[in-house]
Amino acid sequence: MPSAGPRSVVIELNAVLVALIDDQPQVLTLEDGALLPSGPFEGDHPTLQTGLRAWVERQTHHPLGYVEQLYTFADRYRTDAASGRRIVSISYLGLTRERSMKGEREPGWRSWYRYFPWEDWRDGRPAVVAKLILPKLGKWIDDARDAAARRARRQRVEQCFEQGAWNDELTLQRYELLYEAGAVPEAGRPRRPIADPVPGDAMRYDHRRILATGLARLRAKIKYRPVVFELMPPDFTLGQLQRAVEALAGRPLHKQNFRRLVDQQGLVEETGTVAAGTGGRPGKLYRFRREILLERALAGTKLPLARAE
Amino acid sequence: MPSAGPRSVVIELNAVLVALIDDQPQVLTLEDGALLPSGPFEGDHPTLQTGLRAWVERQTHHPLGYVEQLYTFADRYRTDAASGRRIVSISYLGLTRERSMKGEREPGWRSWYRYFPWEDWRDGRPAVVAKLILPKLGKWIDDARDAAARRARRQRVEQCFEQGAWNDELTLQRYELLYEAGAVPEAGRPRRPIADPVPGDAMRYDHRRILATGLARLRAKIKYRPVVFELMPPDFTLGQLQRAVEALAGRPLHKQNFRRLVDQQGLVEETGTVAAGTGGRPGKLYRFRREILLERALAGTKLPLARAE
DNA sequence: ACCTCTTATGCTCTATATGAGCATTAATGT
DNA sequence: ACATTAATGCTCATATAGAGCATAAGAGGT
Repeated sequence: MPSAGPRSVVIELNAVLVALIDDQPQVLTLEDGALLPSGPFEGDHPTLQTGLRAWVERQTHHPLGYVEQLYTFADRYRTDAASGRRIVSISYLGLTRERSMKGEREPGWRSWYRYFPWEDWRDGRPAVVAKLILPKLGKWIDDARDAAARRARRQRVEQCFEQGAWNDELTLQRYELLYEAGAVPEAGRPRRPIADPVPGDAMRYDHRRILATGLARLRAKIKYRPVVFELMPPDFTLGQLQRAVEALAGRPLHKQNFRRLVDQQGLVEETGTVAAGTGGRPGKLYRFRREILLERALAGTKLPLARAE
Repeated sequence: MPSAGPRSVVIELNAVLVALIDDQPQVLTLEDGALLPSGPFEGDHPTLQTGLRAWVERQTHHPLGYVEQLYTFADRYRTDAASGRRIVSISYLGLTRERSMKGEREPGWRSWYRYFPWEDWRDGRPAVVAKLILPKLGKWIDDARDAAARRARRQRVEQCFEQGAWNDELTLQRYELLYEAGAVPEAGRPRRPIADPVPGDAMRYDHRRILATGLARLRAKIKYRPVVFELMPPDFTLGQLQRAVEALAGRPLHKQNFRRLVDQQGLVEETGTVAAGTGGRPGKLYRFRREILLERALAGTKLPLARAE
């Protein structure tokens, strides 16, 4: 296909490992939060998935509930500093059950909202949006070269951040928008340094972008596949479950409707016991009905189908 | 992350290029249909996408409307015959506009239903399902080692092929099921040869699997993003559009509802002219409203949201 | 000119899903 | 007991999806 001869390339793996700890979506990091766990491609496993799974379980001593390939990044600016060889990075999303040793924080786990403060709308629109992000993007809009570009930029900003129709799945688009507007730094990319970045922790290389990819993927996924349960303890109340979904989606849900949904889908079954005192009426405990993973395949359709004959 | 040292790896690119020709979804192949277009990783383009795009446009002399990364395959059995080096293959899905030089068939374009005859339900359930596939899978179910395994297999077969609830997006799952059941051959994988495979052309290496991945992705995609238009000529009738979607989804659609959907979404606008005589009342011509690509971002949500405040 | 065929279009109806809100009930812990 | 905090049970309005009936408008043959 392309004509150039093969050239030396380094393959690395990156993992976005997610767990829920105290109603916060946490992601495993290294180097004081600056890196995602990553390492060279391992040739000894039959598949990348099993290699990744083995590695993670060795590190965290917890089984990986769910693994999914995210994306393969191979842009030119991704080159190894030492050898100058191009880096191709294959990234994965992994879900693991929380452990919550109550206080004994696992080192390395960070709330992903530290990296993306503007993504947490659980208590309404975060202040940072109106106070810092929108002004900055407003300026970026004005800086467009002509009226048409200005219009396009405005439309993009509105889509990404508008109050009325906040779309939680646009995490990556928002990050990319902020990046283009020069509002977040990203090492290793051909950009001048940023004077006053929008709040939120940065990461080295493009790891923050990979994280945004994982976040977006997970937010989309929970809406049509029961993956939340991979993050839950075996038994849980519907309240806990709701808070888990809210933590991931970054927005509040309607309690009654949430229950109705879970119920109708037959996702859970009662264990027969109730939760310990969490202050208030204790909820019934439920467990995930693993059978439904078999029963119902993927969902899906938005097409006006004709009769099945 | 993994411990083994870096090892020599070959990276290759694979492309699933789709076009619609005469109401058939066609895919570009090489070697008499046995291979997907592929080649070594090219280091000279800033991103993989641009590299791929340039290559395709050079080959087909047609612009690539839409490109999306599919998946990165890196299983152990994928090794280069000559060097023994492991092959990592990054695959892409690309959509290009049909050209339909009326008769002068472009070489290399094949209907994807040649590879997956059981996926075309436009005229009801294909005979091959009841006649060959289900019996074969029935035998596979019976061959399970114990009752539990038998039950699991049965459930899987039902999900994949059941008449009532045919899910067109499960293309890849179906292919994998047939593969596991020993009903389709796949070179390069650790499997004994198949005696009497189910009808459908095979491909070399795992290219047929990559194709199935592309098909599944595209079928899922058309339901929430207006990508069909990348396959259509500039002007088209709603009838043509419907046939295009049907070709991709592999199932018949309800005509009136299809129109209602297209209309409500504001996807198209009339050109003011009508189609030439195709036998029957000529339909109005429409064109895709490119603006909506900007207007509406991705769709999406299945969560019981609380008020937006 | 007339008749038959093939599409294109307009509308209606029903079941279900989704977003919201009101009203109760049941433990906790002080 | 009583205020508090959750958990539950229901009802309503609107939007959407799956189906089907009826009509309109050219094409093509007789």
